[in-house]
Amino acid sequence: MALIEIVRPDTDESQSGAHRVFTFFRDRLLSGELKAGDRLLAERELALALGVSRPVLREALRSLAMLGLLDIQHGRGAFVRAADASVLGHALTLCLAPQPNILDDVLQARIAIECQAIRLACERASERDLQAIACILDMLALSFDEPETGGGADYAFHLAIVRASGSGALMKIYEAISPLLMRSHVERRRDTFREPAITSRLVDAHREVFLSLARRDPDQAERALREHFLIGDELRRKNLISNYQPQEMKS
Amino acid sequence: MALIEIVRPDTDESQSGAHRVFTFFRDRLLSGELKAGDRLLAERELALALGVSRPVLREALRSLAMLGLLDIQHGRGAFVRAADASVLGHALTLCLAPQPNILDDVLQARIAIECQAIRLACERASERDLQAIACILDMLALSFDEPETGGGADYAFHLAIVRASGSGALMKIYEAISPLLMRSHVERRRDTFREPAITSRLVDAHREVFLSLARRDPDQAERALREHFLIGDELRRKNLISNYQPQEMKS
DNA sequence: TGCCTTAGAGTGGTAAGACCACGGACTGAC
DNA sequence: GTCAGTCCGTGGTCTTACCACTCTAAGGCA
Repeated sequence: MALIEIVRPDTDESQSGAHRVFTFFRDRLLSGELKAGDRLLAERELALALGVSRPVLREALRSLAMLGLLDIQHGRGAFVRAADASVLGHALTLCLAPQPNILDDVLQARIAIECQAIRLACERASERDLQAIACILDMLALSFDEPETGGGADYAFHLAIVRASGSGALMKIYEAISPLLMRSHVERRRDTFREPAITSRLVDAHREVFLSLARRDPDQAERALREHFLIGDELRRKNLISNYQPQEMKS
Repeated sequence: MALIEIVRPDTDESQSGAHRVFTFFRDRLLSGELKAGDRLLAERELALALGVSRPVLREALRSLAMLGLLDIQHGRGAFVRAADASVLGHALTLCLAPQPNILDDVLQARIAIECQAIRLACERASERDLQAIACILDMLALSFDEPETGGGADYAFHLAIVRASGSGALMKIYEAISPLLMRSHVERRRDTFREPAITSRLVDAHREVFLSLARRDPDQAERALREHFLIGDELRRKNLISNYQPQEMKS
C-alpha cells in the first residue's frame, strides 16, 4: 500500500513526456519497486510531482493500463496489477495476425513448449503434479464423448504437464498461445469429433503420455507426446479431405 | 495509404471512451482493415469523427503506440506499423520480471523453440537456408576467439535455424525471448569464455548440429542440439563452482 | 443507542481552447 | 536551376473547468 515515492525522472531526455512517464513507471515495475496491489498517488498529485500536465500523465497511465500493468478504477484510484499472460496473448495475437496459416503454425509452438515441458516434468514433477495429471486423465476418459467437457479436460491435461515442468517461462508462453490454440481447436473440432474409434485412440494416447511421464522417462515421454500430436494432425488431414470431397470445389 | 473510413463505434457501451477507441483501432488492425503503412486522419479530425475529445483520443493512440502498433511522428501524422516482436519481448519481460531465476528459466523456452524449429527445419529448410547457416558456421569457426563477433555469430547461427523452420510463430516467440536471452548470455559470458578447449568444443557442437540438419535427420539434429545445450549448462556449472571456490564465500 | 440516509471530499473521466514544436511543401529571390 | 525563407498542417503540451463515481463520516431518525 505504499504510495510510491517520487523522484523526478530527469534522465531520458529526447523522449516526449508521456513516453518518459511511461518508462518511468515501467522501470519501477521491472525493478520491483512497485509491487502488485500498490496504489498510485492521485493523478493531479502525480502530474505535479512528475512535472507534466494531467492529460500527459493520463496518456502514460492509460497505456500502462492497456498493457494490463495498472488497474485504474473510477473514483478509487490506480493500482498496480500483477502482470498476467493475457497481455502476452493479445500481443502475440497481434503480432501473428497478419501472417497466413497462423492457426496451424501456432500448433508448432505448442508442440515445442509441451515437448520441452514434459522433459522437464520428468525430472521435476512432484507427486502432487502427477496425481493432478492422473486425475485429469480420469476425467478425460470419462468425458471423451462429450464435446465441451472433453475438450476442457484435454486442454487441462496438457496445461498440467506444462505446469509440472516448473518453468515459469514455458508456462507463460503456453498461456500466451492458448487463446490462439483455442481458436484453432474450435475450428478443428467442428467435425473431427464423435467417432468412437478416434476418441478411444485419443484417450490411449494421453494415457501413454502420462505413463511415460510417471516413469520419468524423458525420451519416451516426448516420443509419446509427438505421436499424440501426429495422430491429431493425421485426423485433421483426413477430415480436410473428407470435407472437400463431397462437394467438389467450393470457390 | 487509405485514410481509413470512419464508422462511429456505437457498440461497446460500458467501456470508457479511451478504451472504446483503443479496441476500435485494435479490431481494425486485427481484421486487416488497417494495414501497415496506412496513415490515420489527423487527431483533431479523428476525435471529431469518433465523437470524443482530443485528449481521450490521444490516450488511445498513445496506448497503441506503446504497444508498437502505431508510429506517431511529430509534425507528420500517425502511421500503422507492422507489429514486430519487440513489444512481445517487452511484454514477456514484464510478465516474467517478478519470478526468480528468470534468466535460467528462459533458457528452457529457448531449448523448446529451437528443438522444435530444427525438426521442422529438417523438413522444410531450403537450400538457401542451409547455405546461410553454413556461412554463419564459417564465421563462427573463424571468430570463436573474439568475444563480440563470436557471440554475435553464435546468436545468428541459432536464429538462422529458427528462421529455417519456416514457422512464423516459433520465430516471433524466439525473437520475443531473445532480449532476455541476451541478458542471460551477457551474465554468463563474463568469465566462461577464452579457454581454447572449450571454444573448439563449441564450434564442433555447432558443426554437428548443422550436419544433422543438412542430412535432414530430425531425431539426430535434436539430439545434437540438446547435447550442445547440455555442454553449455555443464560449463556454466563448472564456472559457478570455480568462481566461488577461490574466495571462500563472498557475502 | 443504533441504523439509515445524505452530503461532502477525493478520485478518475471528459471536454474545450489555446499555444508550442516539428516537418514538409510551396514560393520567392538569387 | 537552386537555395532559402515562409506558411500550413501535424502532433505535443498545458490549463481550466466540469462531470461521474466511491467512500466516508456526520447528521437525523426511529
